[in-house]
Amino acid sequence: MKQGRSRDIIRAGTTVEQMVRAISGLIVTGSLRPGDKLDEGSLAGRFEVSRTPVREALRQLGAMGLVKREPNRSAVVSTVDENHLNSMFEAMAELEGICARLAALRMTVDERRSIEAGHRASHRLIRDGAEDEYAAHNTRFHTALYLGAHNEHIYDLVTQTRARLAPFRRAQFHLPGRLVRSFEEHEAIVTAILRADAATAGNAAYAHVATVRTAAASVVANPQVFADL
Amino acid sequence: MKQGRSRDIIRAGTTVEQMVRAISGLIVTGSLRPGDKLDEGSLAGRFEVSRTPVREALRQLGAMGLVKREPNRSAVVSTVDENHLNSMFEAMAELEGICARLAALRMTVDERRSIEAGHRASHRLIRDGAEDEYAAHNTRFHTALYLGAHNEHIYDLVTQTRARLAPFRRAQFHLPGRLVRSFEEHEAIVTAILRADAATAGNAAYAHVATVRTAAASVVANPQVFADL
DNA sequence: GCCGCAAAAAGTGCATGCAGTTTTCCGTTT
DNA sequence: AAACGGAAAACTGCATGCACTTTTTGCGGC
Repeated sequence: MKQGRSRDIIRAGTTVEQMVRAISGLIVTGSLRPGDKLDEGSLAGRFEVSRTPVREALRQLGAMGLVKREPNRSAVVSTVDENHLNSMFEAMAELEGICARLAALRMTVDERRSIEAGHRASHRLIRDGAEDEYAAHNTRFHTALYLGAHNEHIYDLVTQTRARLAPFRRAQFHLPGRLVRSFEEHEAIVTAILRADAATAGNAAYAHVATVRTAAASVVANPQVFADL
Repeated sequence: MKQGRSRDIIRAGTTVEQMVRAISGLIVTGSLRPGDKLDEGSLAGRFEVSRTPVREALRQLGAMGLVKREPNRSAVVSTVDENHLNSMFEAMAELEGICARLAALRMTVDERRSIEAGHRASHRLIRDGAEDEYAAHNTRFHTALYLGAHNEHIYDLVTQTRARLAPFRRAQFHLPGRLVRSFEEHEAIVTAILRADAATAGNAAYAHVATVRTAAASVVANPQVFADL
């Protein structure tokens, strides 16, 4: 394989996989913004591969919903209108609620210990106002929640939804009071889970997303609000 | 486009789209069964196209979860172990519950009228024991439910889940009493929706899937039980 | 007979080329 | 100056070819 020179960076898997990672990386980090055109030739040149793996990557990203493809025209980073954005938030809230509910019932002792420890540790980040670190913690927290539901398929669905919201949730936590609020909401979820109180955990998680969603609604035009998923 | 001869059948869209439809058709209808290898060359020959569009189609089907791909080896129709199957059923139940709940709140007058009319009409199919026709009705019924939730993203998720279950729900409704049971459960859902009773509708839809799931559990080894989704 | 193992066969991964389509650019007309 | 039209440029869609990997095959050793 790899006839010409190789762009070893990100070394792992096939060229197509690298392209999928690379391109979705550009999208998720915001280097490419919704609506931007994805020209196969340019991408191929940029990563020093032929158009073939780029095409396959775009096809896959299309199936995942990150980009939109139409016959004979360039792929485009998916845009979402307000309606669709709302529908994704609503779906996210439902899914998070389900995960929290199931997690409250199914998490192992280790998992409970782990999510609690992580949550406690994040308190320090709040006080220090370490936004970036808190964002990283936040990602881990929610991932733990999704895994805690012990349902492979739901994990896939929620992860996928999360990925599609990713382009829209850059640069947050900068809103005043956001961190503290987030921590408190996490607290409610964790407490309920530790108590194995499924209903409360589910409602708290639903409300957690709903909070963000409400905030988002007030910033409709410039949808850059929601990191806290 | 299309340099050589053309396989016009299914005429529509690009060659890749045709391949996606064709291959997923083979999977959903059972011509290809879970675990079967999908050889690019053979498929290309069979449909008289080059390997390129076949590869892209397989890539897309992989992203959709219908087939599994690993580097340097043939794509394979996705198998699901018992765990994963259960997780998909559980997810389906949750999603159907959500859809029914939202549909009870959001369906337009026309939508309510339409789903009720369809349901009423299906009564005749029960009496006649028209299994195939009832299966078709059943698909429409559930689709109407999903659309009635008026949430684009949830529609995507549930449709996708449904597609992944498709290979496993061939040839059902043949179980004795299945049709009647299904009809009764639909009835409960419809009634609640017409009353705009969200909680009841949600529970009924959840239970509807749970019923099928239970039936499935008793047939673990040969997972050919669940048409009623 | 069966295990190992090397060579052949089959199959995937990617690059390249060309046909067809869309987009861009520019001169012409109104 | 804006609107139109058409040719050139840019780009997508697919076929084909070759390198590399996996699978199969066939044969000698045990």
